Order: sequence, then C-alpha cells, then structure tokens
Amino acid sequence: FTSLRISSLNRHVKTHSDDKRHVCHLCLKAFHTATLLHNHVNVHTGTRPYKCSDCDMAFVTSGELLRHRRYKHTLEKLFRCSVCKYSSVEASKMKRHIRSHTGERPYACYLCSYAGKDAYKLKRHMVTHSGEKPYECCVCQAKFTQSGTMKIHMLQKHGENVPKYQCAHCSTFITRKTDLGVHLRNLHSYMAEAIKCSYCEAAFHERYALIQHKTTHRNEKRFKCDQCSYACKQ
DNA sequence: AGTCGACTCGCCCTCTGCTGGTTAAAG
DNA sequence: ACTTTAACCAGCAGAGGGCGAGTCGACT
Repeated sequence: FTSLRISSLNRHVKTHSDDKRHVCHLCLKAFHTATLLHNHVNVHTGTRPYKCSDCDMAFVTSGELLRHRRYKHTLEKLFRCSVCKYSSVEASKMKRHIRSHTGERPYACYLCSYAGKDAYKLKRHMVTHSGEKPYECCVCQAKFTQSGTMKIHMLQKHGENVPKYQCAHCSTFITRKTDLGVHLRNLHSYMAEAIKCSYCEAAFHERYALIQHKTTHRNEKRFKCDQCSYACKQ
C-alpha cells in the first residue's frame, strides 16, 4: 500500500494491526476507528440517521442512502456496458455482467466440473452435492432445493384461482409458462421436412396441424369393399 | 481525528427458463 | 397389454437487484 499522505498510511497500517481500541460496549466487538464503532453501535440501537425522503427506508451511512436512492428512486446507473444496453448502479454488478459476455467462470466446484460466474451460483450449486433441501412447503411439508421452486409449487398446488397460460395457436391451457414454451417448440414450431399423415397423402410442417388432421380420420370408414359400397372403421 | 463520498467485497434474494423424470391418457 | 406422447413437476443454472460493511482519498 502506498499513499500521498502520511495520515492515510497511518490509518491503513491500523487495518493490519490488532490494535482495535474502540470496543462496542454491547457485544465487545472491537474496531480500528471511532467512526466504525459508531456505525456499529447504530446497528445495535437501530439508529439510522440517514432517512430516505421518498420511502420508509433509513441507513447508517450517507453512502448507503445514496446507493439506495439510485436503486429505488433516481435510477441513476453510472456504469454502462460497452457490448449491450445493460447499465448498473454499482461497478461490481457491471463486472459480474461482463462475465455473461466473456463466459468467464472463476468460481470452480471442487467436486465436479461445474464453475460459476459468481460466488452465489457456486454456493447454490453446492447444495446439489449435499442433497440438502432447505425450503419446506408450509402446507404439505414437501421439500425443495431452491426457494423459487417452492414458490412455484405453492402457487400451483395450493394457490387459488391460479391463472393458466393459453397457447396462442391452439386452445390448450398449460399451468406453467415454461411448459408453454415446451408446448410451442414441440407442437407449433415449423419443421423444414414435412411429416406425412399415416392415413392419407396429406403432409404438414407443424406437428399440431398433423394431429388435428388425424382426428378427421377418426370416424372415417377407411376400409372399403371394392365390390360394393360397404365400408367399415376396422 | 473526524467526516464524507467513492469504491470494493460479500451475502442473499428474486425472476426466469431449460431439462429430464413421471404420469396419465390416447392410440 | 403395450407404446407413445404431452402435460406436469422438481431440479437446477443464468442473470440481475439490493443492501451491509470495510477501506481509502480528500477535506475540515
């Protein structure tokens, strides 16, 4: 560490020393400076002098308030991505975002080949090795690996008047948005090679159209006598 | 020494969407 | 009875938002 000012150096040196003479009288935790102790005591007492004028939030330091206001009220995002339109309030968020462009994955799992783009993803991944299911449904006690999965479960299994997703191309209603995506891919996507109907010469580039077409054969008396007008289904 | 703002690291959260196993209905 | 298929479902990863707290430069 280098600094232009001796005062900064002196303060920096304190960060390496065990000389933490400013001790919290409530929990005995020690700090290098009186300001740090002061901020810490505010956490105990709930004292948050910096109140947001636009909502009920309040903070221990002015810096925290400023950041909060950028996130929630001014929406001032100083960091802009040079590749896409993303912008962020904090530099660390931009650093993390850039990895989605570069593909860099610095957080490697020591048990498998997985590597995460940030620490949280690795931590979340590690649950897959421990087998832990930390989230429990309060209604049926089913357990889940992620909170989001439990939330979907609660909504779909125990929710009332749960809206379903209607396919824009057919009358099918599907419970989950993600399954509607699967439905669209499987049944409504264009296929370069047309599939032929097994009962006639008709051919279709969309699977759903073929299925609909096949229903027209359902009550058809496809087996015809070539001697008379007799015909039957089977 | 105290204060302030900028910077940084870290933690936890939600939203989103793909994947693959299961199930039930239709063929 | 058997096979196929599509919705249902939980697992799991990608991406981003929000905040706590420590450090440092500049200033008083």
